[in-house]
Amino acid sequence: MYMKKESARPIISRRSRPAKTPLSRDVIVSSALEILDRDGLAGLSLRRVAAALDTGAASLYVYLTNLDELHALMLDEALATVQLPKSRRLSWRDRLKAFLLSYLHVLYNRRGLAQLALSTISSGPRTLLIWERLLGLLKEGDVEDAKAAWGVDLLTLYVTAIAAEKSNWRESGEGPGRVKDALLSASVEEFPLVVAFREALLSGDAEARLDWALDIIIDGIVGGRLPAASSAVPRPTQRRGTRSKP
Amino acid sequence: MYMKKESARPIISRRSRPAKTPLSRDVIVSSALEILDRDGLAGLSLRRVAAALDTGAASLYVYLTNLDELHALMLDEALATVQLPKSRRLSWRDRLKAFLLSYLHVLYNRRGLAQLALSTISSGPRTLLIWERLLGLLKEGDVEDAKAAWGVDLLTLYVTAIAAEKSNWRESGEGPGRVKDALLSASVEEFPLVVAFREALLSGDAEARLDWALDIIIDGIVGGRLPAASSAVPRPTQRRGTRSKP
DNA sequence: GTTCTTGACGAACACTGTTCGTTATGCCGT
DNA sequence: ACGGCATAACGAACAGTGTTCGTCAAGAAC
Repeated sequence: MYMKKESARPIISRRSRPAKTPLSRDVIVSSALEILDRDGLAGLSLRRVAAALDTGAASLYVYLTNLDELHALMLDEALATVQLPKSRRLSWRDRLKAFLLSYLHVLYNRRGLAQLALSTISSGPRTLLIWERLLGLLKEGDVEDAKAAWGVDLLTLYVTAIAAEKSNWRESGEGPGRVKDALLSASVEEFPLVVAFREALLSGDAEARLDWALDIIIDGIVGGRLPAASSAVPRPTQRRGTRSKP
Repeated sequence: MYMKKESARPIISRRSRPAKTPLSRDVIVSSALEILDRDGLAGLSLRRVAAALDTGAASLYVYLTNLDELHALMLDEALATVQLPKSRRLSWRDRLKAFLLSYLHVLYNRRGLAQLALSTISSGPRTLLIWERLLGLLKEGDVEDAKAAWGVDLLTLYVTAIAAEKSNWRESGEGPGRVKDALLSASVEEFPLVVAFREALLSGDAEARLDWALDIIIDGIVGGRLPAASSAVPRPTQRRGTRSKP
């Protein structure tokens, strides 16, 4: 039995009797993820989730505060399927990369989940478990605590972003066509380096790029400097803190 | 005079006479950016842009294919204000970091632009100019071509993602409160490392984290391995290519 | 049996992107 | 100068959205 935030009293569905599926947060989230898989983020709406559960959109508000909360619950639920390889024969680093690859697969393979992840603040138990595992792997690699903490932030943000980017290409139906066109038609007078680097810019598949980038980042986390408590770089006016921030 | 894609014939506004501002892509994009600044991405719509220009939403379709195209034009236009420090007294690396910081400021300081950037495929002239400048800086640092090319992808993706993340916190009105709450209430039985790393996970402001992460990534680009043309890591089923992919 | 609480959900509100069809304006040819 | 044509402008329509309001009915408590 789940309790909606700031509601001290448990919610009991009046559908405990047969015929209609009893409503609950779990049922709503599961149904929403099914719709996401089928129709992508553009096809996900409270009305469609309600219709799938044979109810009205307003009924969902008994269990959810709003659409943002549904998104957060969906993301956390989906992260349950991220897999950590169990084999101890792999190095900590290879297991870390495999874990991050699994994380990317979960985000990428469910239509729209990666985009949802980039606009959703998730802090549920499965998200915490992702952080726990990442910290464990970095600890196993003898990474200093401060670097591990900020490294987790960097790694998860990067993997989420690249999953979303790839998803955007897929959803657009033209892959990198538009960028390719821009590069191929770029003026050598205006963009000499872009034209000179054209082949390199277009080379490699997404997997190769990810693998390389993760090596770059992990190497940096392992061998780079410790985070400073503060920095002298000029800063924009905003609050501290970032999403998925462990 | 701008020509809409696949339209060989120039569009001439019937508003060339006084009283109403003549419509054009540039005018539409400028107006849209003003609305974005004021109301954020949730407050941006074709109807509101049309209303600001004293016309109907349907009129905009003479100049734009759809909302996605408006987003792409807005992003490209906004990138015009990204600044490269001119001083040659700074090292290539410091100028690179300052340039990336300017890029982040542009995305972060306009409400919703960072989120828009993450869901928009931009390949306009100003985007190409960003790539040109980044490649120039990396070349000045004697970074091999292949690493420079893929490094530009990594750097722009990461900076866009962190700008969006910070924007999400700002728009939510509670900053990292939700993540903080999750960390502070995490069970030590379930998440021993998360609890142990709690202080490190919450430490540092956004600027310090960005500065550290950029050092990690730039160090990696400079000293890391060359990209491989292909990789043995298991790959998900998707096309090659990523957004903002030079 | 009556009263009270509250889950369920339709209606309403205010909005969205996009297409269709019509009108009026400006350009071009005669 | 006039008529014809192309098309910019834009309202109407369509199909949809998130969220709140108000009502009803079922179940619990007394």
